[in-house]
Formats: sequence, structure tokens, C-alpha cells
Amino acid sequence: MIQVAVVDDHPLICEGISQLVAHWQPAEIHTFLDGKKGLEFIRKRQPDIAILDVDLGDMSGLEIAEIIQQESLTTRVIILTLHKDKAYFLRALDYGALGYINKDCLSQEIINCLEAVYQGKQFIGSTAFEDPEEISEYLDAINQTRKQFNLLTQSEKNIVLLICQNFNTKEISEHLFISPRTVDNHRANVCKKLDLKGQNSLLKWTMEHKNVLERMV
Amino acid sequence: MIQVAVVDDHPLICEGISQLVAHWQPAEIHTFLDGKKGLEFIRKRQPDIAILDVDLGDMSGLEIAEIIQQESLTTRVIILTLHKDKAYFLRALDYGALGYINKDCLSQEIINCLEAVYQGKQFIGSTAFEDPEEISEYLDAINQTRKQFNLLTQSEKNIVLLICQNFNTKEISEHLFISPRTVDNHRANVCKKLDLKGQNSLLKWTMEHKNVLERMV
DNA sequence: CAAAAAATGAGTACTACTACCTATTTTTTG
DNA sequence: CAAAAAATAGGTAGTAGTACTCATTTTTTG
Repeated sequence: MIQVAVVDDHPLICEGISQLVAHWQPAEIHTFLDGKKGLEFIRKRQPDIAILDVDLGDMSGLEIAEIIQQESLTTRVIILTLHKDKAYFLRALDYGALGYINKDCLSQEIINCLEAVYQGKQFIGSTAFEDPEEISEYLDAINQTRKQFNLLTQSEKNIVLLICQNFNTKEISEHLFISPRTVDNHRANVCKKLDLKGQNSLLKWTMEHKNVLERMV
Repeated sequence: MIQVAVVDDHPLICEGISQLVAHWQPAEIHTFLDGKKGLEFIRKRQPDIAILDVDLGDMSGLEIAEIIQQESLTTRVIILTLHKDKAYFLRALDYGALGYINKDCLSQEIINCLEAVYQGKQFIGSTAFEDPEEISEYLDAINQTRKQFNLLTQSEKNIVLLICQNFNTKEISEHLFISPRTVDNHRANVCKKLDLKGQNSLLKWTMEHKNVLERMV
């Protein structure tokens, strides 16, 4: 049976979400009215899904999401928010939340979100923003970087990630126990694949996309 | 007479702040219960100080701070928050807010904050965080970058900022109508002053501190 | 197993940034 | 005005990354 944690400081919303989850499919639902207890449970039991409110009394659901990411817990995160704040959403993304929905969305949307997130897919509520413009631009940018990175072979990826960490060719070769010439070749191939031209173009590219790349380990 | 805008969706807090401001010194105080009207006023009248709540009904005070920064308004910003969330603080800093205080601080502290911010100084409430450790580390890092940057002469600063924007030596020289050799010399001097050694060390430094440097124009 | 893809290594040339140096002109400052 | 600081420009050398070539070995995949 699926385990779901619901963390929200409003008892009414906790109750509502629980009903919706039960409606979605039979699940073991645990509700928490404050962040610390919720986090404690998530750490210990690693439920399949955690539904986190942004504005908890003692801490933010975003902080919990950050911890889940940092500690590599298997729990998938849905962030619930009252405010249509772009920055909340960006942070939720950064912290690896898969779901992001506004509290005034329809019940069906929450169920769709649960289903998507349970399958490991991203789900962003249709009522989550005032202006979906910027958000989609941001998402596109991240997606493009990811796509580009995924054009690379494993060795090439490793090398790019080492460049991210300020290693130069010589240091990379020592770190990977291979010839600097090999590293050179991989670098050249990466440049070709990503259409990077000119001096330090690869270094610049990795540093510009550092945020995205660092999360692709 | 000083102009102060207070934006908070809780009428009680608006009232309390107004009283405190009046207690501090005679001022023309304008209160707003929602973000949009507050922002409209700030844009039009550019008051000396704006006290912004993080959790407004329609938008976040942080968004308003961001707009104030983007549009280079002269208004100095104090961010008020209910939650002791580190990320809020970091965003407030990024958006150029000078004051940052928690709502459960003492009245005197708010007055101290008003005074400091009015003088253009930064003021961070003593009760604003659970763990002042990380915050001060972050602040130190930013301050160190600023200090380093301020070791540079104007030309050197200009060149560093252009490196930030992905210009290479040749492009910088064309942009500034000077010889590439001159640019080379400035770069070398910067490397010396900042104790940067090795290939691309200056490029790496500027990209690592891009966030801070970009705000130093 | 055979073909394809990836990883490994090297040769050569070019370019950009650093690391020294000197020197002149312009601007700031006491 | 005189001294100091900054901006300008150049010489020469070394190093690291890009740009292309080729070849061999290992791993993946149909």
C-alpha cells in the first residue's frame, strides 16, 4: 500500500487532502500539523509521496523539500502553496519537487498530480501562476541544458561535471587516471556536440549552467 | 518630511508599524493592505523607505523588492517576515533590501532598523534567524567579494564587468576603444590584486562571483 | 559473433589568457 | 605646480583550451 505524508498547519486542509488521496487509491496516510514532526516522519519512513505546504508554522515545506533532496530520500514531493509566487515555484524546482499546485485548484487536479508524481513525472498545476510565460521560459532553459547534457556519453558527462568543479584538463586526467590527451578529445567532442566555439567556450558553458548540471549527478 | 510606505495585509500590523514610524520621527506614512496598490504607490512616488511584508495576499514583498531593484527606484526596502526562513533572507539580500527583521522583534529594534536603513546602512534583526551561523558566512563571502572588487580601479572594474558578460580581451578592447594590450595589462593587474593565478583564473573568479559583481554597477 | 558506439591515446596548429617587463600619457591629489 | 595614481601601449614567454587529424582498444548492442 502506498504511503503518503501530508504536512500542513491547517487541520481542515490536512483533512481535505487526506480525503482526496483516499479517493485516488487506498493509501496509508499520515498527517502532520507542524513541519518538524512531518520531517521526522519522512526521514524515518520515507513515504512514497509527501504533500508539503509552503507556509507551515515552524518551517517552510520548501525547507523540507531541500532536506529530502540533500539527504537523497526516496520520497517524492508535492508542494502546495497559497500564494502564486514565482520564486516559490523556482525554489520548489531547485529542491527537486515533482509536483507544484496551488491550493485553489480543482480536486481532480490534485488527483492528477498525485498520479503523475507517483509515476515519477513532473506535474505543475494549471492555476499555479499568474503568468505562465516566464515559468515556461525558465523550464525550457533548464530542459534544454538537460537535453544537451544528455547528448553526451558517460565519460563526457563526467568530464563536464569535473570542469564544473574547477578542474582543468591535467587535473581531470589525474583524477580519472587517463591521459590528458583523452580528456582533450572528450572535451573536443563535447564542444562539437554542444556547438561551442572559441576559447574557453566549454568552461563558460559549464559555469553558466552550473546550477542545472550540478543536479544531474 | 520623510515618506514611508507600509505594505502588509494585516491591518493590525500596518497600524502598529505606522505608530512605530511616527514614534521614530515625523513622517508621511502611507499604508497598503495589498501588494499591487503598494507597488503602484512606490513606483509613482518613490518614498524614502518601504516596509514590506513577505506574505501579502496577492504577491510577496520580495517580488516588490525585486521590482524596486530592477527599476532602480530610490526607495530603500525593509523586509518584514513572519517565518525564520533562511531562503527569504537570501532573496531579500539579492533584491537589495537593506533591512530584514522578524515580526516578533522588539519595537526598539524596528526603530533602529528604520534609522539604519534611512542612512543607507544594512540592518538585520537579531531575532531574524534560528542559526545566524550560515547567514553570517554568506554575508562575509559577499562582503569579501565586494572588498576585492573595490580594490580595483575604475578601468579594471569596467573590464571585470565586461568579462562577466562573456567578453574576451579582443572584444573588450573593441568595446572600450582601447588596445587589447591595455586590456591585457588591466587584466594582469586585476589578477595580481586579487591574487589569481593560473589559466583562466580571472574568468573563473568573475563567473563564480557573477551574482555579486552584477549588482555592483 | 559482427557491427556500432564509446573510450582511449597521440600529432599538429592556433588562439587566448597569464606573467613577467618597460615606457609614455593622462588624471588625481596634496 | 609637483608627486602619485591610473590609463595607455608594447615586448616576450609560457601555458591551457580549442580544432582538426588519425589509430587502437574496450564496451554495447542487435
